[in-house]
Amino acid sequence: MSAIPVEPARRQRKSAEQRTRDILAAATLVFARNGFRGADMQHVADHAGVGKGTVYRFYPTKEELFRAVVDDAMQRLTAQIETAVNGIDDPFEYLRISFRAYMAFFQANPDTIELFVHERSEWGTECKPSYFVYKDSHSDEWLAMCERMVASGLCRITDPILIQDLVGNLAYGTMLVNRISGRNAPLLEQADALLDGLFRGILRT
Amino acid sequence: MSAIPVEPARRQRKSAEQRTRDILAAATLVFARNGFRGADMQHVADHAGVGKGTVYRFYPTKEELFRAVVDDAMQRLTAQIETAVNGIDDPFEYLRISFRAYMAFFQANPDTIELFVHERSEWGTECKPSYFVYKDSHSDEWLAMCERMVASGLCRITDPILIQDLVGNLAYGTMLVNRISGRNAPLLEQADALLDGLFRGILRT
Amino acid sequence: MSAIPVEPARRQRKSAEQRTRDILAAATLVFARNGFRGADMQHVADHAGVGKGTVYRFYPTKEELFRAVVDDAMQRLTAQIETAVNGIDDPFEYLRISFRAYMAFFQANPDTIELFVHERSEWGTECKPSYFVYKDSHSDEWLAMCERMVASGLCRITDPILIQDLVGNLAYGTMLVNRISGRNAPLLEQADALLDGLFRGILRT
Amino acid sequence: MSAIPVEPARRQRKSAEQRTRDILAAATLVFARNGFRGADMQHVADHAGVGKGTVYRFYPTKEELFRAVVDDAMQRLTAQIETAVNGIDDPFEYLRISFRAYMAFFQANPDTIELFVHERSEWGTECKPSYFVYKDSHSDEWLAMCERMVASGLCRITDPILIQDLVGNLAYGTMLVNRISGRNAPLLEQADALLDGLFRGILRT
DNA sequence: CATGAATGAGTCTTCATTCAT
DNA sequence: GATGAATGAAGACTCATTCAT
Repeated sequence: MSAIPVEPARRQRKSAEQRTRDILAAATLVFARNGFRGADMQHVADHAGVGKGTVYRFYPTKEELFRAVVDDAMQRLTAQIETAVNGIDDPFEYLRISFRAYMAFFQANPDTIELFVHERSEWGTECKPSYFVYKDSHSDEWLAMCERMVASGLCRITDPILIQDLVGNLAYGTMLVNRISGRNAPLLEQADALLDGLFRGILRT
Repeated sequence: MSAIPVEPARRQRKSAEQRTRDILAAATLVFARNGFRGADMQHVADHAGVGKGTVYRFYPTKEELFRAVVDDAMQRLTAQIETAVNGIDDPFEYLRISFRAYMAFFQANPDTIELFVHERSEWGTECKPSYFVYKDSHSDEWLAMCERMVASGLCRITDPILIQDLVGNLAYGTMLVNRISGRNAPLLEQADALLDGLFRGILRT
Repeated sequence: MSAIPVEPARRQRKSAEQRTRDILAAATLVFARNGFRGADMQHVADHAGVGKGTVYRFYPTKEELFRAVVDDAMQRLTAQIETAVNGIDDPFEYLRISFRAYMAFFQANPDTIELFVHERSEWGTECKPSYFVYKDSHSDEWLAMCERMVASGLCRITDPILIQDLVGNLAYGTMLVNRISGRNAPLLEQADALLDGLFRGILRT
Repeated sequence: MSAIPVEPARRQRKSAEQRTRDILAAATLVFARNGFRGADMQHVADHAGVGKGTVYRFYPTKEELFRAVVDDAMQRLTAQIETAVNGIDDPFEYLRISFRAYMAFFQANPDTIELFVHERSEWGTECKPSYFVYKDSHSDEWLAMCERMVASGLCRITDPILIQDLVGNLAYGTMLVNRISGRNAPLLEQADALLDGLFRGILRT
């Protein structure tokens, strides 16, 4: 019944890229689960399989680590959507595919949603959450797409901003409701139905 | 030659209800601003104009105080919506009025939105946030309303659940986007336009 | 052989003055022994017989506590010298008594010397050590005393500043050498001999 | 199409003596500025232009490095004084020249003073500071010099130990006061005046 | 040998909660 | 009951030292 001395996990030397990936992945997990305040840097280090000092060598404060985690998530979201819509010209098709890619991303990366919530919770109105920073930075191209939809003459709604808001708010609301309400509905099918519902309207004309 | 004793903020004699209200109001403010973890019980006591011990007599832990704050907000939201729709029979009208009352509440009580975010941030998937507990508890009556809309024969969409989701997600998304993105648009007018857009659809038939 | 549960030292409530005294005394001890960096706030709390939080309630940072400790020592030094010279008019007598009181203080409070060393060690040239701040603030009255000595016509040295420097540097050097070199000579007797030596000169005329 | 490899600060090939000198010089600077605790071994390595591991090959611990730095300074002080008094026989002249060399050294090497302060601050009464170790080791020859002064019959003071103390304490005090009080007076001229003052006494006989 | 990436023990500070008055 | 002084557990961050390359 004597304690087995834990072999102190011989010191590893890995590439900076690998370390970055390990730490970012660990931090994403820990921050998503526990929030910014609730996360313990020691847990991040443990999950990443490194010492605490190593985490601090890459990200000098907890806050910078958190920001890096959120940025990383935003970049993956952006990349996934851009890959999906690559080469699509028709604005309606563009919108539908984006909407699906958006939902698919959050379906596959629910941690990201948690991060957004934590970010907002921690910094409140002091700084605009990354999600909205990104959204605003892409606002022009989205609006252009909406304008092309209106110009096609196929829309009953002629205010492109209203279209943008409808789609944007519905997407955001759907993504959150699905995650937070705990209903693990198949987001993709739902996405199509919701977007379709939005486009064709609830009321018979 | 006796010194005039400084009046030591004479121990207040207030009713328990008044104390409860004071503490709840103070806590709402402090929790909304700083989140659950970030809130300092001392600040709550200071804002409420009572000693810290008194706060603990009414709410034995920080967590219970937070829950009470959120419950209180949910009750006010519920009451406001119920008052608004009182006596309305037509389901379309009912929906429109609810939607407006919902937006009006959050417009007037943005702190409530912050509380919802903080609640989710702190407890994650461990417990369903109050907003969704309430929503689920009212799901039946909302669904019934959607069914009546479908039954009216006026809807293109015949799945009442889809209607419920569309409206619910759009409402939730709009409420959050308006608050978080920092656009302080007149929520009420926007509410009408959005709901109208949803009902009549984006596309010309 | 079962462990005796340590009675957790029932919570005390003392006057703020008493607490201040306890904490200051404990901090003087711990800082003198271990220096600023080397001192552990937990030790200070332990020595003062209070919780760590209590120390922080009185002195919000380690640095402020250290400054308070040094200030306290300077005030005691100042008070002791002023008491000793109270009512003395003759400048030579004034000087001799001050010199003795100065030595007596450091003899009785060697911790103070350590504090001075630590203060200088920690803050280097960033801020003038308290000892010299005090010294400068009293420079005028000391100089006046030296001028009166010169004016008496009894001095070979006619530059009052030189007299001031001689006495000041000798006092400072003697105080430190006695402490640091570890010679625990009877400082008082030595003080008289040294001052006498300085006044009457080493060389026969 | 091959990239030009960045020359990675080619591993230096220097003699051990050169490395020692570099490291010692760097450490003197860093320790003087920041104290023992405050000094960062990384900074020492950076200033010396070597890797941290190399510093540790020459001096296996921070403490040993510090001791080496102080020893080095003491040796330079000793050497400078000995060079200055070389060949001087007259004890009064010997004393005057030593006093000047002493002051000149600290004038030119104020870092040394800081090191003494830091050494005392860090080790307190645990070990006698190098300055006093040196002083004690030379005590005999200094005392002999004082005895020769007494024997010359020119001194009013007949206790050679008292003379030794007077000069020693005044020298030490003057050196420190000049450095610490921040007065950057020309130490050399002051040295002459002070020593002269000490020898001829303040009082007219 | 030289390097610097990796480690983790050590400390200041905060704040929820308790309890003497 | 009401108060706020007292407590101590918890956690971010630093840096001397080690050791894989």
